Amino acid sequence: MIQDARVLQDDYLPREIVHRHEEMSQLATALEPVVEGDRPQHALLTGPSGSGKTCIARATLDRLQEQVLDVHTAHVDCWLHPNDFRILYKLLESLGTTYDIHRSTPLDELLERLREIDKPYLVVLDEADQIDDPDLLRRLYSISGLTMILITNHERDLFRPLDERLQSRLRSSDTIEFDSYRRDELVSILSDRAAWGLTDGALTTDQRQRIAETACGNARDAISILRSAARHAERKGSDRIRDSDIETAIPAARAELRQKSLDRLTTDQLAVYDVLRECGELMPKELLARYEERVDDPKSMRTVRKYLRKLEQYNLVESSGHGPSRTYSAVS
DNA sequence: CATCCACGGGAAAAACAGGGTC
DNA sequence: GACCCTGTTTTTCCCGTGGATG
Repeated sequence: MIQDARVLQDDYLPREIVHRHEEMSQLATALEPVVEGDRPQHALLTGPSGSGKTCIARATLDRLQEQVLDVHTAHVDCWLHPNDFRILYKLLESLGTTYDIHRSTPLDELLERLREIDKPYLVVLDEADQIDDPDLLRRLYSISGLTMILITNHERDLFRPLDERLQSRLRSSDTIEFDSYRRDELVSILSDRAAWGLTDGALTTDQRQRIAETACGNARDAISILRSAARHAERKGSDRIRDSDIETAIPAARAELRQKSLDRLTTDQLAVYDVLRECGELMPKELLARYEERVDDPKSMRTVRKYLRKLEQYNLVESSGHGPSRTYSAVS
């Protein structure tokens, strides 16, 4: 039933981008000067997750590279590589100049090497608000051949840690705002993927509607649900997706997402999360006490607070209230 | 208004990683 | 392989801020 599994993957980039022509041409215009060999404006892409930011950035750079030979591009997911070294390493890696770089190479040298490149360099920093050290943005900003395309869910998360000067400079870059996909847009995206990747008639119109409705405007979620349902149906040897496959896929897709976050936690962080999962809502003091009896060599309160902040970012834990009446609970 | 907590920034210390050397 | 060296990452400690509560 699955004819081409690639089109159901997260990172699949369709040849033809639908529903985001406006945003794509805005970005293309912002980057246009590179065709003439000039330095383009930096760009800022904001909007909720699954609204097509990453997709548009990648597609635009692909097009540009077809037109212009003398340009380097790179795409770094700052969620996966949050620290300076890894980001810079990734950038140099896509230039193919990492041959003699090791962990003890000073950051300044990495930056220096970026400065030396002769062609324009277009850099997509995906999930840019996840970058640990905001100073990195300032340093990248100061490299004249380098143009940043910053992607973030919320502009304020990105700007909050930056100093005034850099904030105002970045605000002057081209900002492109993305909205969540509308229901009918998601339906048409799902239809395309089904047409490319599945046999005819494997996914009914009602099923498309159902997935689109559940995904709440998030294309990534919609495609994960489709992927999971298709796999499920195929495992059973069915020649089309049944409604029950979709109902199974909806929680499965969420679980998959959560598992990805969970895999990246340390044992102590996981212990904190487990305590909250088992005990439900807890006050900080109580949470700490239970965590401490759970592990052999507990970390300090301050460290646990850092963990909690991280868990909140991963959307595994949520908190409510302020001051003494604060409570934490695991996201169901 | 005083007090109690919790929060989170920053600095310093400790643990860690990975290359180079013998 | 044992060891040092360097820079990174994690953890801890200290402390000011500020909301909630009596």
